[in-house]
Amino acid sequence: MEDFMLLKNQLCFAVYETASEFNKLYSSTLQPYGLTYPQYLVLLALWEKDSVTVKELGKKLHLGTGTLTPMLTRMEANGWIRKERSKTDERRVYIFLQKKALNEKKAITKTVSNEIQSCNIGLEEYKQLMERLNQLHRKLKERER
Amino acid sequence: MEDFMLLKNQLCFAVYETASEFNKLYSSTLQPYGLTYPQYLVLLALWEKDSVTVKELGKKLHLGTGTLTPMLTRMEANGWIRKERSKTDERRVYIFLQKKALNEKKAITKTVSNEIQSCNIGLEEYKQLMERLNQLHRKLKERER
DNA sequence: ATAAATTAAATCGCCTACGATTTAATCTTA
DNA sequence: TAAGATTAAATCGTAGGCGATTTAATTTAT
Repeated sequence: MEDFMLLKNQLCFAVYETASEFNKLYSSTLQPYGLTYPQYLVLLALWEKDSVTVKELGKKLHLGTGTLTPMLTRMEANGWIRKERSKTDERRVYIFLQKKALNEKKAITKTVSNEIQSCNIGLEEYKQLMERLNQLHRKLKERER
Repeated sequence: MEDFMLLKNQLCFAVYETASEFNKLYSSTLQPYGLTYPQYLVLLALWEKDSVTVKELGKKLHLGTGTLTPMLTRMEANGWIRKERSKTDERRVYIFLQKKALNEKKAITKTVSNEIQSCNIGLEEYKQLMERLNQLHRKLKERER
C-alpha cells in the first residue's frame, strides 16, 4: 500500500514534469514565430475548424474564458486572429483566423513537426502512450462526478 | 499524416490535458487543507528530505527561484515551512518543515491516496504509463541539448 | 409582455511558471 | 589581498490557468 502510494505520487509528478518538458520544447520551437505553446494549441484548433465561438474553442481546449479571453486578446494584437461579436446573438464572440495564421500554417507545423521528429519517438511508443493517457484521462474525468 | 495534425491526436495535447486533470483533481482534494497542487509537491519533497536549500528543492522539482521563492513565502505565511538563511554561507536559504506539515502529513497523504484510489487505476496500467512517460521524458530531455 | 432564469463573455484575484536581471555573498586567481 | 568570476536567492515582467463574480443579451415561463 505504501509502495502504491509512492507510485501514484510518481505518476502525477511524471505527468506534471512531462507536460512541463513539452511546454519548454514547444515554447522554444515556437518562439521565432512569437507564439506560446497554448497559443499554438489555439491555432491548431482553429486550423481544424475556423470561425468558432469562444465557448466552443474553450470546450475543445478545455479552457475557460478566464484563460481564453486575455489570451485571444493578445493573439488578436499579434495579428493571428480576429474577434467579432455576432450580430444575431450579441453574447457570442466569434474567432476568425487572420491571413498571417493561414499563411504561416505550413511553416509553423513543419517546424514543430521537425522538432518533434528529432525526439525519435517511435510510432508504436506514441500510440501506446496516447492510449494509456486517454485511458487515465477518462478515469480522472469520471472521478470528477 | 493529416490526422496526425488533429488536436485530439497530438501527444502533447494529451499530456497537457492529463496534467491539467491531475491538477484539478489534486487541487480540489487539497483545498480543505489550504494547499495547492504544487505546494503539495513541495511537501512531498520535504517529507522525503527535510532542511534543503531552495536550490536543491528546485532541482528536485525542476523549478526555478522565480517560481519557488514566492511560493515558499506563501507556504511560510501559511505555517507549512520555515525559511532560514544559512549562517555559514549567507547566500543559501534552508527550508524546514513546520510542525503543522509534520502533524498533518498522515491526514493529507491519506486523503490524497483515497481520492486517487477512487479512480480505479490498476497497478499494471500504472507501471506501463510510468514506463512510457519516463521514456518520453528522457527523449525530451535529450532533445534539449 | 414582463419577470426570472439562463447563457456567453469579460473581469477579478490568486497562484503558478519561466526567462532575464539584480543583489549580495563567496570563491578564484592574478 | 583586491579584482573578477561564480553562485544563490530575490525580483521583475509576461503569460497561462482557474474559480468566482459581473455584465449584458437572450430565453423561458408565467
